[in-house]
Amino acid sequence: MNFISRDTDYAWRALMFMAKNAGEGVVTVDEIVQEEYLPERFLRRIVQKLAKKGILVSHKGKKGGFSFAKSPGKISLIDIIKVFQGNVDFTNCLLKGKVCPNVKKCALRRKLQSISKTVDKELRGITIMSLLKGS
Amino acid sequence: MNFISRDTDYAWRALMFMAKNAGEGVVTVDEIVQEEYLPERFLRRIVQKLAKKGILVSHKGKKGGFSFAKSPGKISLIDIIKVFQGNVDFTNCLLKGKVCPNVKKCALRRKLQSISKTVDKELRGITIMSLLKGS
DNA sequence: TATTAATGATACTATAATAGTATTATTAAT
DNA sequence: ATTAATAATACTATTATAGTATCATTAATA
Repeated sequence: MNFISRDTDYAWRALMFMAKNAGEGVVTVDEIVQEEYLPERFLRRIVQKLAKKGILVSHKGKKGGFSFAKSPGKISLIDIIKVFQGNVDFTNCLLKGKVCPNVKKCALRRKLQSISKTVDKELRGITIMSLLKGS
Repeated sequence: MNFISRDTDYAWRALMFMAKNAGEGVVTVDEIVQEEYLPERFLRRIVQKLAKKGILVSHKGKKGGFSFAKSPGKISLIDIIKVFQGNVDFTNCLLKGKVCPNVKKCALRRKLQSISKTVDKELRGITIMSLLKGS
């Protein structure tokens, strides 16, 4: 079972590349693609989504590209996971897509809830900046 | 994003039902279906898999059904997740299905590895028995 | 102002995973 | 022999994932 999806993975690689190579400057998708061996059209859509979600800023036209909308120290893995995979919530009740009559007192749910909180906290602590320094 | 899949969820409900209502005895799929509102054919396949993996024992023929292969105190959520979703490993490298050249020194990987260990440990502690008592 | 080098938007396709159904065979108690 | 259970296998429908293709828009600059 995977935890982070391919989209999240690709996005993270792109962000790490940007932080490492351009800092506050503008980077084109082609530059990322060349270094990171990611599929161009696909990565394009990914960074577009990051821009829409306020993590990157897009600059159209010649000399355009993408730059950070907020500092790499403030972008954590949880932000990226939220963009591509939704909330980290391990407690979804899966009974035929409906909520089971037992939700309120479901012991499993409570356990999973506590685990998701722990994971959430851990993910929050992983920022682009911290990984850049730590590697 | 979900963490446990529908299969795992259904399996867990079935096991809880069995522990609650039959203990060491034999339970038929129909009995579980009636109480838990799960799709019959589907649940059938699920408990069959549990039997193959050594969590339940199947008894064919009249008066047949399924019983526990090991005590409900020794069946933990991690066992069931492993049956239906594979290992809890948050560290899969997703670069085009290949391993990226950076695996060894990948800082993200190390972080995710530590998170999976934590989760793994938590899941190990959740047993059928403990939830039965705790609810 | 025409050219060029970038992103933006949208629609499409292929593959795999998930969820569920249907059918027929086998087994063991009575 | 009958009956009430599981076993095995194959099928289908839906959704998610992964990736591709095309054309529009924008802004620098020669």
